[in-house]
Amino acid sequence: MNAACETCPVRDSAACSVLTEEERSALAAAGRTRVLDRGEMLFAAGDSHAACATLVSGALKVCAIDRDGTEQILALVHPSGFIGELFAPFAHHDVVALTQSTLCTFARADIDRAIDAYPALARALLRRAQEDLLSTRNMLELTANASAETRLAALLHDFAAAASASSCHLASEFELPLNRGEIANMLGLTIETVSRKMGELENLGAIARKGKRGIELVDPALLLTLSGRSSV
Amino acid sequence: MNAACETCPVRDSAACSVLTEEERSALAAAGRTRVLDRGEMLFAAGDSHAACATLVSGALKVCAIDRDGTEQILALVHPSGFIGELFAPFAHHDVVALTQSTLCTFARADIDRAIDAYPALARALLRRAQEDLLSTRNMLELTANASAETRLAALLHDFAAAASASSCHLASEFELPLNRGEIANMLGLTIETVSRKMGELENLGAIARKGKRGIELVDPALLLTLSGRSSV
DNA sequence: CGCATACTTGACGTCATTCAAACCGTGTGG
DNA sequence: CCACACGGTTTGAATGACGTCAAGTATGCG
Repeated sequence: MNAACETCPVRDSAACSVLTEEERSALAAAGRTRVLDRGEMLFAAGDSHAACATLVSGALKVCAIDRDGTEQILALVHPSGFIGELFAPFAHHDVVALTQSTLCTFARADIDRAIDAYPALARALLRRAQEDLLSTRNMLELTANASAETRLAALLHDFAAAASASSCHLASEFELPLNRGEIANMLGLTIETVSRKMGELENLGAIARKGKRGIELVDPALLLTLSGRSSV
Repeated sequence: MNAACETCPVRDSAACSVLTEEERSALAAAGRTRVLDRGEMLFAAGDSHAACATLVSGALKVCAIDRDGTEQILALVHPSGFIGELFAPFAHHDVVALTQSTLCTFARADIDRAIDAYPALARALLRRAQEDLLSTRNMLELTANASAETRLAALLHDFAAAASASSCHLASEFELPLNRGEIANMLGLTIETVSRKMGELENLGAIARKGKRGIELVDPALLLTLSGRSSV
């Protein structure tokens, strides 16, 4: 079914890129392509038949809903990212599309079989899981101590890095994948505070706002300083 | 060398428990037992030859040091937990013993080989990585929005769960594995705030303090309510 | 044009931090 | 045996950062 593999934009970077051509075809036969519009849900917390998926294009958010009904964004998923809890009996979090997204989805049983059949896949997924763990810990480090300004600077810095093709350089201009409410939500702040701090970062000369979503990096070094991170 | 496997307290719960007897022996031959005293470091952020390890007894903390020299605890490791970044060129965080701890350590190259040789091990490590990811996300959810009281209640609740043998029940009395400074550090609070909220939780009748480190759960249901979590 | 949605800006209140001092258990030396 | 110092902890008062509430400004869509 997925002759799509041949033209897949993430065929060289997704987890399945470690497979041989035949292995990949076999796996592709079990998967199916799915398109989600902004706001559509891949699966919800509590789903027991939650699928697994590789994100081909677009962006997803992973979020928790606490008792009082407020949502908390825990992570973003970018193209070539893998999503899915392989061992939990049910999903712990919601996964929702931030923009129109295309995914390559698999039933969990199929991924399970593939892990056993292709050791390289298990290794690739392990690597991804450890990278996810690392980025979640970075977020944790940020939200635990840092001021609102530092958190926002770090997030903008990350977005600039994600928006750039090369991993070692920042995009000098990019569109925010999130609206103010979602940014606030990710950083554990309020919309108003994000708005104010955005203004302050602009006054400091670190960034310039281009419309509602556009950001230009005026002084990347200053932004890095404000973000409280020493390295890239 | 590790005839110790036979009497290992975590032989049925650690990652290596999925191996056959022969496989386990082969792996054990590559590992060595190590004992750390409180405060001793397994490896530091930046180490390129960082070992991997299964924690046999005791407790570890994973922490980041930000530019201004303050430490931030990102995770705790309990017995049977696995520690080590298999794919990063160098360690991103410090790993330090909280109490005297015994570990079963391996050179990364050996674990690497074992992953390829024993698919079941790769699967077990993947499972652990996903569980670690989940617990880190829970911490993230907590520190992003919750009040000081909620954070502390949740942490105490987690400790009560960890201190109990059965996973579905809470220990009614336990010793905190951390001092006030470390608790504050984990929760992104100050020592003083932790101390105050600890007093308030006692006044509310949720807990009773037994000396500096001892905690008795007077009203577990109340503690759960205060922790803002609906389920276990 | 009118309404809806997203964002910005201001005034005020609250909660955690900061700074400071007291407290307590433990070990050490006179 | 007591005095003392020291680390960990508790408590108090004042400051400040972020949240809340409320109004005002775009931008887009029917």
